[in-house]
Amino acid sequence: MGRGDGSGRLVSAPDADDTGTRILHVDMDAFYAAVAVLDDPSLAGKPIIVGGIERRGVVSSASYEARRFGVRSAMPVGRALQLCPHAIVVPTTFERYAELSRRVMDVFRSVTPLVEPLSIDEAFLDVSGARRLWGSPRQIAQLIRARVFDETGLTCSVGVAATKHVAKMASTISKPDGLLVVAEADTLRFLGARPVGALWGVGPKATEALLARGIRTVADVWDTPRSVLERALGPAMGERVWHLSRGLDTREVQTERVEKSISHEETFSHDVVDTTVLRSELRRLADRVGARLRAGGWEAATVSIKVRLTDFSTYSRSQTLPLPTNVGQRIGSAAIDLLDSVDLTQAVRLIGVRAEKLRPDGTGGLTLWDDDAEWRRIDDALDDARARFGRGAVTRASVLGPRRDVGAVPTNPRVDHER
DNA sequence: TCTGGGGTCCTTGACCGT
DNA sequence: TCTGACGGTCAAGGACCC
Repeated sequence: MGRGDGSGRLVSAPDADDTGTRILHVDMDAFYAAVAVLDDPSLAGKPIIVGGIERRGVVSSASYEARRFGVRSAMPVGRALQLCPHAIVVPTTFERYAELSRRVMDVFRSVTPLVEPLSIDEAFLDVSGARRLWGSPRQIAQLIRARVFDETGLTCSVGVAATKHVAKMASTISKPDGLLVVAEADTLRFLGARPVGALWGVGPKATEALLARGIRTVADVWDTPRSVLERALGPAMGERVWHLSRGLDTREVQTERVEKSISHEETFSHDVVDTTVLRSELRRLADRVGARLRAGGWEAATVSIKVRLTDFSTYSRSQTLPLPTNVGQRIGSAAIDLLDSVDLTQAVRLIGVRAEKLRPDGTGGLTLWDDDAEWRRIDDALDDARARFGRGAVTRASVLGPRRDVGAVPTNPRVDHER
């Protein structure tokens, strides 16, 4: 979802040169807020904040009228209402967003099969194979904008460029309801004038590190040795920024994306001290994670928890399971084990459960696969070690080691005493 | 002002086997 | 047999994105 307020908007002429382009980035304009207006036209032209109306709610999306007052997503709703007191706050309606998202993605796929959804409201399209049927990339972008509006009543912005990165930057700058074409030959001129923070992956911290070295614009990056970028941002990020600043981006549009983790987390309306409540919440979240794993036909090899305390300090703990599972109870037990290793001297503000390193469960998700006998042996070994050394001294991982083949549960478990 | 939820990727350090 | 180098994996935390 675009973050800008529409100021500094840049759009192309209807006959702009699109030589050398083939990638489109399509981004719906203030999607959630636009859906609210679609469903209640009396909201049109008014400052709208979509977000949690409960205590600790934040802004998920805001109309451009609200953005002009400084309202941004992820901002606490209370703060947003201070900036824009006459804004109308509406709750999120995810099913409605999903329905409209499906219709928008269908429009994209009616033009090219090479569609890579990035989130609920944006996607990359490779239109290199669609020219004969629909025209040049610029013409295809115009067609898509018209079709999306006809089909849903919503506006979108489109960036057209030779690479994904430049197309995405172009759509952001063209918002709202715009189209910006960057011909391949104009790529460097387009990039050079942009602030470094406009580069993908350069957030507030990286921007600060670059500004401290006098690097303000993308053109400044060109004059900076790669070694300096790598020292400032780390090797991987430094190399990426060096490439992206020069328009070098070989990533293709990927139609298949496989999730690597599934998580659920919840911020309590009031901070929680009672560990019984925390354990019960972990079990509930683990059940939801397990249900999603089973629905997708996946198993998780690693379980992680996230704990955020009153002062916003955040801790994570994880363990690789002795056997992959998609059973909520297993995930919950592992999560509760992990909670024991967190120093809960403060109350807990947020708690979460994540399942990682997913793999197919071999059943197509139709039946539950879980080796009960093997898990019973593991649990027995764990109970035995805890009886001997105490609950706090023993975790599942310390008994079994980080990885263990099926059937290799030790008769004399190794025990690592917790820090 | 007081900071959601669901993700990905990267860095760093510890540990382990070769 | 001992030791160090090295690579792979795991765990924790941080940054970033939508």
